[in-house]
Amino acid sequence: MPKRAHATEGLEEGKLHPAKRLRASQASPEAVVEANSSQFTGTETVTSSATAGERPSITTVISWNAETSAPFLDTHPRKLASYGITSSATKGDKPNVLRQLITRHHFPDFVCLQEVRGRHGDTEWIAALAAAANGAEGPKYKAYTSLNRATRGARHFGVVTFAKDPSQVAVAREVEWDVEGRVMVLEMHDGWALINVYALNGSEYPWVDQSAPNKPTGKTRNQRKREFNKLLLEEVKQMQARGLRVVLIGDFNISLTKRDCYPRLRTEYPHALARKEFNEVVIPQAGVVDIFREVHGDKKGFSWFAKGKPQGTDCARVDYALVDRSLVDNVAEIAYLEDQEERAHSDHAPILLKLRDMDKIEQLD
DNA sequence: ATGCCAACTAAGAGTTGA
Repeated sequence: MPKRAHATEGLEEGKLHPAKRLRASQASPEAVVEANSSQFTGTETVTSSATAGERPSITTVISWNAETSAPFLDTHPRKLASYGITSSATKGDKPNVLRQLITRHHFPDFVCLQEVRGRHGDTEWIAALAAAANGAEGPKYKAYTSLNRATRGARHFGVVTFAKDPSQVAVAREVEWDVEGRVMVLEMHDGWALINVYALNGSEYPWVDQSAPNKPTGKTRNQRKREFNKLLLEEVKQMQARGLRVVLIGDFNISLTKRDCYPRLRTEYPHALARKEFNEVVIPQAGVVDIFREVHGDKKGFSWFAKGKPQGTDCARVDYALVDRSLVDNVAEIAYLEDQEERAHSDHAPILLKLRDMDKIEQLD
């Protein structure tokens, strides 16, 4: 049975609506201004190829494995009422680090979070999460959540994609093959799709299918991890067959090559096999590119930093953007926001991705 | 290089996370 995301009312599935296409340059004037400023990123901005007098429209995406959303919301009902769900710039005397991230980066068009750790039925919690991106000033984001369907146990996994301009979104949906809250798909009127992913962290513990929690699957989480990646590949192929260009972003829990790890790549069999399949099957068959490597070559870049250790002594690049080959020339910037301030409480650094002219991509259909 | 740990849920132990 199809599972609908939370904020998808009024959206039709399956078909895009080119007639309703919206120019991103009209929708996001802040993003266009931001294209000329790398003040907060500390990275070089790729020079625009636009001709003089023509300013490229820029779509900015930030992806962050927040590890937990607790620091920017409060799930206790009394606390929710006390600060009011519409005003979450601060939670009590604690700063809202999500709001700070979004503000510091001039209100990106999309914000993808992973490991937000809520359950599908947590109505008040979901309202608090949706409110956490919005303050008194700035745009009001719409939140599209995919959350664990489990009714028992700890709150784990969960992704949310915040959209500054929901009118760009033709379809917001989860996927048929996941009930853990690991994938949020936004299909845009402009012919591309933003896929927010929190892939499995492998282990030899059994994998429990939360759609039938009492029935043993006979699979380990390492096995399900590889199965998840194959299912994601099939999902991508189906979307491409419908004419969509894909941008996958999030935490894939796989380091792709030796240079993506310090001090060393995990070479134990389950990790090595998952990596091999991802590199040799998933990425090539999906026709996507690890855009950080494409743009920056061998440059160091890490997205995960071991807790309790000095930064840089134990780290890996497991979060990345996998961009459709046909969109490589649309990429204006890709960077990891590795500073402690950017990571806040999380052991993961946010990813900053800027795409130009996404309102002008060639329609395949 | 994780799981001896820490955090979480939900009422005791089980699950998760580079």
